[in-house]
Amino acid sequence: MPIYMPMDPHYNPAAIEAAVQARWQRDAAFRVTEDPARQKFYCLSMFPYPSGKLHMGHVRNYTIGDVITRYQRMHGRNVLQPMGWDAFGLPAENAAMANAVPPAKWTWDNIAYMRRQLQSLGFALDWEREIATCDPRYYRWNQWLFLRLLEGGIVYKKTGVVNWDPVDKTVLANEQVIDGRGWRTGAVVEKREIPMYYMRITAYAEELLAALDTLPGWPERVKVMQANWIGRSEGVEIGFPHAHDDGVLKVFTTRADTLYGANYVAVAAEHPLAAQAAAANPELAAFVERCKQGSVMEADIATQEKEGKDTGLQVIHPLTGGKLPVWVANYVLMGYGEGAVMAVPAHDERDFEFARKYGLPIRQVITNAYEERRRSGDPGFTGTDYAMFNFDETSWKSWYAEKEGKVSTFCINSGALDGLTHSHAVDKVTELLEQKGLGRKRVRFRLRDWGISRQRYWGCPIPIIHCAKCGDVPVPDSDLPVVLPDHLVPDGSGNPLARHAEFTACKCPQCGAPARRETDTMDTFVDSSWYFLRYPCPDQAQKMVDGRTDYWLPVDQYIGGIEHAILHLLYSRFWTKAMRDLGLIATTEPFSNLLTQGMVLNEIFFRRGNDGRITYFNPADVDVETDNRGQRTSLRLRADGQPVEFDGIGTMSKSKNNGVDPQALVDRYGADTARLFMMFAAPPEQTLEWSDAGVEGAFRFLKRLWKLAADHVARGPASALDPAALTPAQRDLRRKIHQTIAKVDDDLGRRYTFNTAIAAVMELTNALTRADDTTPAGRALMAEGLEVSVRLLAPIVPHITDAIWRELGQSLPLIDAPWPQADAAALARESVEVVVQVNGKLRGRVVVAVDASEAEVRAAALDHADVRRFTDGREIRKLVVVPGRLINIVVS
RNA sequence: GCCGGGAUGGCGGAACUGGUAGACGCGCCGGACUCAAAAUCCGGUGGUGGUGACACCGUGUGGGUUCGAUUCCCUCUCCCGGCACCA
Repeated sequence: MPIYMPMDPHYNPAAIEAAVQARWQRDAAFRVTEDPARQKFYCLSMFPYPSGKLHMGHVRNYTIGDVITRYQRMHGRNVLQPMGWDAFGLPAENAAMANAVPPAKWTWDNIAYMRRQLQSLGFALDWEREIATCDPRYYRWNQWLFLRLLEGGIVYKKTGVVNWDPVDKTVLANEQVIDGRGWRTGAVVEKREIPMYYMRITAYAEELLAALDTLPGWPERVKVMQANWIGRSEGVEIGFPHAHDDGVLKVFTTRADTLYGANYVAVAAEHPLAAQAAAANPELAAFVERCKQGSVMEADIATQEKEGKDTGLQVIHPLTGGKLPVWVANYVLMGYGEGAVMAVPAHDERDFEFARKYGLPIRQVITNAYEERRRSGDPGFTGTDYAMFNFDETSWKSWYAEKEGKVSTFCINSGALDGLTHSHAVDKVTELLEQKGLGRKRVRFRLRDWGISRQRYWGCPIPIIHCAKCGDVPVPDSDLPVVLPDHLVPDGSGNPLARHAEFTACKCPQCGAPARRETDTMDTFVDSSWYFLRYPCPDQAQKMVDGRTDYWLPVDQYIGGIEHAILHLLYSRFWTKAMRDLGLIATTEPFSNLLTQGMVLNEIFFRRGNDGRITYFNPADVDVETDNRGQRTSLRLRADGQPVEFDGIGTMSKSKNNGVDPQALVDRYGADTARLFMMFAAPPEQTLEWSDAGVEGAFRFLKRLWKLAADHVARGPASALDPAALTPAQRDLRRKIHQTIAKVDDDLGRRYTFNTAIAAVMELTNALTRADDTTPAGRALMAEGLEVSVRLLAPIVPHITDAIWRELGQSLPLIDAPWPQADAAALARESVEVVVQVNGKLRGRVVVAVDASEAEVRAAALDHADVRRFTDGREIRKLVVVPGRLINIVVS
């Protein structure tokens, strides 16, 4: 039965959306169960952090997922689309400090609000599978798996470097370090080493890299980023014996062929040799201390001025026997490799810069054919070659670091290596080193093990008990979960858990003596590394996962922001493989197809307070004045009229306070307009600068669609369509209908270009409106056109299309209506337009029969009056014919 | 700094495999309806020149390949994402 009777001529989104959503609710339309008889489709969007309100990035992400979900469902698949909450994390602690509210209450309140927002947008989510990572029923399995991985040696303990705020005496996240200082105290941050738990992701490095080739459904750019991140490199580990004792300094290099050019070695400030030398050298000790200041972020370290200091210690070159100085350098990282590098200034750009700065010798050991020809006085040598390929100690040229690329390079000044090219020289030098026991080939990865300990309250407790006698003792499975007390309020000075005796006080599970519970919690990436395995079985109280996980996995389509291209996706792939190796799941790669959504950006405004602290203001609260040339003249906060500063544009986020709440849009125009506008604005993978210009246009289109349907319905039922009895104009219109089906099916199902799908349906409805044909055949065409348009748009704007669908007299719910099929007969055409170019410039068009011969098409093109103006009197040198599309006449 | 991506009218974007640059929409201009406004409908809209037919120019910069380049190659500029404790 229609909801509205008769059909209201005015589009009323509030009433339509409420009614349609109520019916979905009543029918439990989004509930899914395992059904071996149908093809399953697991459509997953990355779950949100419950920051308070949805922002436009969420609307974009979840609309994309919902469009794909509904499209697949209309194609007959059994589709699972779940939702949950990435509910642990730093913002809850910040909010707690600001408002004196426990993170738990803040988080659960946010979840309740955002759940309502998601429901109001009409997403086809199975809410019975909702999970929140801060729920002990979820995170107990983090703890359980942590213990299994600990048993298997995948989890282990070692020290790691963190940002330390010496005033608040607390560990800071990278985000909380601004220009090397603590965000709250302004104190210069120090690096500090503390014990932490690590996951041995490097044990899976080879597989994580190789398996990228098994993922054709992933964007190339993501696979390239992951491959570079894992960073497999084949090289040689070389030992440099200490000159002062019988120790050996190990370095790893991919350029062992340049070993004869090594004239110093550089070690990290944290390296034992640095500490040893600093003990007797106060100046060096001061430098080492200075290196330990500042943040641990790679971007900071990589951009800082390269500095170093001679330790006075020396090592012995393994082949020449010469002595090389040992320097401490701030660009060498202790956490990477051995914390030491051999420096070859002539053939490494960073070493070159360092050597120039400190006056260290630069010894060329690689040359190329051009340079050698010059040296040998070859008369064929030219000045240009000289300029490009002559080695010059005063400035860097890219060929110095060439291996086997554009310029053919080989060794010189290198004893037995002379004349050898890169790979041969590496083989030879390895052989020589092996004879002395000072070298061997090794494969090394840039990827580092995953430190999961966080000195924070609002996270999943690490299930370990520290006993004075027994050491670090795992919490027995029977005592899981270790429940996080949910009433504490952090104050910025360390982890409140550590001061909460009720939590820390416990008995050693092994000896029963009083012991202390571990107070570090897990990295929130742990929570998000397996949530997609839990949606299939959220109610499973006995096990982490069950057979339902194997039914639904792998995820057929995963959708999320490009900012997760590396970390989250790599950790999830690792976690999946670790669970596979424990026999818990059958899946080896969790996500078959990946759609990386472009970020939704907005302007960022801030003010720096007297204490140096930065406050961000929402763009909606900032008044912008511009002059008549569009240049900005003033930026002021509306609340106090005082100026604010502009910090560029960036991702909508809680921390930058530049999110746009979709609620105003939904309240004013309805969910369908919000969804349509978001999908129409740009293709999903593209970055999108926020602007609401165009919302009105999306709303107008829905109003026109509604009116088109209402006018049609008001005229009563249309008669059946007889395709054989159509006029040429009606045949053209019918072709347009079926072309649109083919186009939209491709755009929604293969290309994921929702903007062009919408444009195609707009073109169709424009054509239907313009036809204005109330003959019986015309009305039958209108009926077909409307039924097609409504089904093609159903995944994008599910409410209005559902309502129109019913008004058109359909009884099967639109959500389960079959997707329309393009009729080949309707697509057939008799003539085709061919473009005629002269010398590549468009000069005319000719219409020819579809089956016209090439000779006929040529003749028509050459005879075209506008074409002849450019060809008459000239010699036709070439004729390029692209059948059915174009002819290019090349004249002299 | 390193890795990945992007740049097309006043604006968002289209052109899918090298073949009609600017689909669709916004905005703007003109018109209809109206006492008026809103809403709606119709027409126009890359730039320059021309009454016009039309011509020339035009896809961030500079070069290259090609009958033909937004698309492929090289160079540079700017912007965005990531860089291991924001998520």
